[in-house]
Amino acid sequence: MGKERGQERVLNSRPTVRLGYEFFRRDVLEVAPALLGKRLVRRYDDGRTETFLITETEAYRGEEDLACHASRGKTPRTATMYLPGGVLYIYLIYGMYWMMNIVTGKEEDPQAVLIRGIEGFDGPGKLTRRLGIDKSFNGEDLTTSPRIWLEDAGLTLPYTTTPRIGVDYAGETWKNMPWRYVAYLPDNQ
DNA sequence: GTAACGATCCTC
DNA sequence: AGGATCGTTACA
Repeated sequence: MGKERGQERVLNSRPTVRLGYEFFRRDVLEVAPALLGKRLVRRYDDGRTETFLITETEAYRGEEDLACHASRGKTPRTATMYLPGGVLYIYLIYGMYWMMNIVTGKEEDPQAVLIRGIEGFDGPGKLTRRLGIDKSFNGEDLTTSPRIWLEDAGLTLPYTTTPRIGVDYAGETWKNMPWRYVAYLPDNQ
């Protein structure tokens, strides 16, 4: 059994260490930048597997954060954000686009990281369409799911921060928080 | 029940 | 600059 796993590792010529709960159950302001350069793995029903490096993230932090959906408390939609870190929070925006977020922190502390960009697919709505992510992934556990997970790629990418996109409604304080993280990628992508 | 509103994207 | 498009939320 251990032998088989070792052989698979050689064939894939890359390590296959899935990120566990300890990675996700930290403050969102630690996890959001740490996600840059991590490998997002998507395994489809037909067995095909694709991987992409995460290139852009955005942090949403608790009920006090007026840009965070949880600022209006726990509702049927936001309940997922109150789960312990390590699951996906998926919601529909503008009636057309699924947003993929990774829940972080401890149970009952609503935090999440919006995945805004992966290699070759900038834009949170475009990448979920590319990956076939929809409502059925809401609450999906990244540490056990057979169809989506994260791996450490052994990379630490440099990055810059900016205010978050599209949250002008949140008021001066919260709309200006520099909680968007954009990685600088090597030239040859 | 009813209405207003998006953590977006594409086309004009 | 404006429209697509519909689930979620707040309020009557």
